[in-house]
Amino acid sequence: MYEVYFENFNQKVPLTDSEQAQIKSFLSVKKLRKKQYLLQEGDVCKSIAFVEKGILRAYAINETGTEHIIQFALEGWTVSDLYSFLTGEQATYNIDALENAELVLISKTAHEELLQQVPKYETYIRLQMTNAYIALQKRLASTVSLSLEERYKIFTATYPDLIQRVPQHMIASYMGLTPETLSRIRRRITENK
Amino acid sequence: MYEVYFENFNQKVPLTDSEQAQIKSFLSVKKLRKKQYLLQEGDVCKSIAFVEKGILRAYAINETGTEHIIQFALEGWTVSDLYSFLTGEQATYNIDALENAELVLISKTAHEELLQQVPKYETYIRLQMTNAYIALQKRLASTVSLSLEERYKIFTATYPDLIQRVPQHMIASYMGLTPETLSRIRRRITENK
DNA sequence: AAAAAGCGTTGATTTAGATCAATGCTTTTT
DNA sequence: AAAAAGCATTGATCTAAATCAACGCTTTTT
Repeated sequence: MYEVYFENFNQKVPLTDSEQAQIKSFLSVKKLRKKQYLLQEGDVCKSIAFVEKGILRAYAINETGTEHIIQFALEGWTVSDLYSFLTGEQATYNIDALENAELVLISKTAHEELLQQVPKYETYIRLQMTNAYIALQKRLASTVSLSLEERYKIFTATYPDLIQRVPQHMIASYMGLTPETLSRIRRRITENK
Repeated sequence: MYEVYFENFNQKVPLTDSEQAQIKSFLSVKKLRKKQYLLQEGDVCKSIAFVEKGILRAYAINETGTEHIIQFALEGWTVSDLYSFLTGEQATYNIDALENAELVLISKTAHEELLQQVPKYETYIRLQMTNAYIALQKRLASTVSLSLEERYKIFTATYPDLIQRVPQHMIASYMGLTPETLSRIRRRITENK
């Protein structure tokens, strides 16, 4: 149940068996069926979810009722409304499952206890946050300075799994485009080569 | 010279005098004149800069030669090409001073030593990365789901200092707009109230 | 097994923002 | 003190992407 989580953890910060057992005692697991919510806008985000299996997505809904996908999370990734999790404010987005999923959950109290008690947990979180920040920064930089063709090419190269497993109109939403526009971009790409 | 840095640090993680002295021994200061570079595309980013005074900006230049501002950093903020800093790869953007600036620099070795030797430094970095990630996520969410009017209003409310101290066409660049468009948005806002 | 919903594509039209161009004003350079 | 560069604004035009609409195809629901 915790295989992917600890594989990921050990890769970033190697753990002894006893440390691993200690950390495990703070975690719980959850299964989510396709289309089920992990979090709904307005709720307080009670835990960070690590994806063992499946795909989740975080999305916001604007005034006009349009969904905008903020983030995908597949195996080995983490998802939450971090701001809500840390502050206790209401979440501003929704998180649900695009495939049946298995999650490792870290509750707020577990997170805080682990930070206190297990120095390597803090290191793990630091590295995770750093990577997440860098990834987001790259995404932002590509949004602002590349053509749509380029952005889509980079996206497919970076996340080939998502292209396989997520419907195209959700990729469009993630990129801030309409499905029609993405369809046309794909055509332009295939035609020019 | 280190007042703002330690004020910021203590606010996140309170330090004893001796811890503070220990940390200080790893830091250095640097003054930068307006328009001087801290980092140029292609260089390796050798240090993280904490802004004591002044404003810096990070920006990328695309194929067609257009500048795109990725980030501003004013007093209390930190700036670097983090990816380059951590991996030793060439930087993909430029950082320069918009006003004469005073910086606290943390070199790569200093950073690594501090992470090893001073647990509170790791906590500080963890919190800093977390905040940076959340801020970036909010920025991205607002890009994707709000109107330009809304985004500009939020920007002015969030960073009133920047509006005062940074030319408008740079704000436009940061928002991914042309100066003309931002000018028209501002007019629309003032007319409708 | 039939009906409904979801998905990707294509075409026609509209529109928001970019681009091109010019002007007045302020700041910097010489 | 004069010249040049930088800046914000406005107007006219162009264009890339959104919107509106329709169609076949597949998957899900009933």
